[in-house]
Amino acid sequence: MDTLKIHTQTVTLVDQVEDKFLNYIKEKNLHAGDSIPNELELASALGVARSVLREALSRLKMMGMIETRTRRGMILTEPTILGGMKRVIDPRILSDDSIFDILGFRIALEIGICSDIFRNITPEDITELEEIVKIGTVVGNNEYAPVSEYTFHAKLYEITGNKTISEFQGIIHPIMDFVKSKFKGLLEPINIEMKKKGEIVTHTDLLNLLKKGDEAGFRKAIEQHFEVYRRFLDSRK
Amino acid sequence: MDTLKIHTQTVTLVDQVEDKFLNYIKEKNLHAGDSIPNELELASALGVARSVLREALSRLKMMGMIETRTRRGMILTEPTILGGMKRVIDPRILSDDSIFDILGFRIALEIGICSDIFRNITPEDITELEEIVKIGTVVGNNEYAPVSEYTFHAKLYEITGNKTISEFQGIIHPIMDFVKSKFKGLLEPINIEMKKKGEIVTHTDLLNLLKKGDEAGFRKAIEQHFEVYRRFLDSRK
DNA sequence: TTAATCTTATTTGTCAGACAAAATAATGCA
DNA sequence: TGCATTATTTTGTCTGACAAATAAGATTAA
Repeated sequence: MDTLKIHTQTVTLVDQVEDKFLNYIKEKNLHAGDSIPNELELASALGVARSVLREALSRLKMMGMIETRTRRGMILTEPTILGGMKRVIDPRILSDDSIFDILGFRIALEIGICSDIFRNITPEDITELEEIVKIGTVVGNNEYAPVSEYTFHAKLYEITGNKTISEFQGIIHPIMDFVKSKFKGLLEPINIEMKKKGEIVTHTDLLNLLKKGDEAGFRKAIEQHFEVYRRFLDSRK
Repeated sequence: MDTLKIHTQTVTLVDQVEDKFLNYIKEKNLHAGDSIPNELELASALGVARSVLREALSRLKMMGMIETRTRRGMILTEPTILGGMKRVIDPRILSDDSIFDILGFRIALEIGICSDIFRNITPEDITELEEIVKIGTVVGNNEYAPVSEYTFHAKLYEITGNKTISEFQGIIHPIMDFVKSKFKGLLEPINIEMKKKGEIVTHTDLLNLLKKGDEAGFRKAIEQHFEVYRRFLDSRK
């Protein structure tokens, strides 16, 4: 009956040390800026070799939780929540399913920030968006020049004032480009179809709604702006 | 003039190896399931000691990108996009600012998934939600018993059919609990005030709107459901 | 011939020790 | 006291070793 273990989850010493260390700082109530014992002390306190400890610490360094300087020892730093994500968010690494999930995630988030945008937007933001739209040339069916496409949406995220949301958009962006180019053949017919029916929502349309202060209209427009991806995602199920 | 470097961004060998390895699998177009050379080969190919290579690989193992079994070598696995996040999402590790960002992130996302919910919801989902609401006892001002609170919202995320979104909610949840308990003194007055004015939206209210198929009403209600946190976040700026 | 068992070889996981480089602390000198 | 030099500490990197697990091959039994 002990053949139930599915994944032979061999918990290595490194895994345990990583866990123990995280518990250690939680229990000791240590925060960013606090210094922690040097490697030799930590290793002997945990009863492991320095190499094992270093493998565990290496993980936390990747997450931006630890900063080291020679001789000055190690100090805790505020981890970047999305730091790990940055490494693996790459179309060449992820499966299509994951990519579609991320696409859906991003669309939902951008719809969800509408009320934040209207709560925080300033006249300066509007003029900045006007500049961005002015520069942005439409290069195809519902397709903007890449730079403008990115800056327009990045600006929307920025208006929320939420750094994590902004960072998320930055990390996710390559995925959007990838989907656009890889599935161009599938997206274009949808765009053309929508254009024929006059269903396309441009950045200019969005900006006008922002200027008018029409939150409900803006939200509907944003949803419509992503409608091509919605239909694409639905077609992939 | 070369004192401009702010962060003494000492790029260690481990950092470089991590980068090189990621580029390696991208260029070779390797995917989950593919096997990769053993440690000795990789180390010598990269011109570094095994310990350095292992520190880099350890990071990728944490992200779920690599799985190892003795003698069978290493194989690539589909990374869990949020795997790294899981480690650091802890109120005892993050600063208040980060926590508030995450709170805002979560609220935006839940508002954003409204259309996904209405697109995918089934009668079975409705009955399941009814069960959850039935079990959930209101324990205070706009406060549900923790289990019901969690399962109700988790179910909403699940309905989207987007695994990444669901996983995100699971990871974020401890933050919600933390905010509720740590800032109880600030949240309760807002809740009482809202209750007095009849502005509270309960899970039952949300469920009824779902049953009616009233998407616009549901979205408004969800926003209202989170209004207490909105006001709280605004008060912290 | 086939099945079960034993042996071998390979690969990861862990340990120990060493040295270089960098940066701080301590010391000596003007 | 202020500056230059030296010593010391700590991380970063390398080398080499062995244990444990297990796949593959060899051997034996039915």
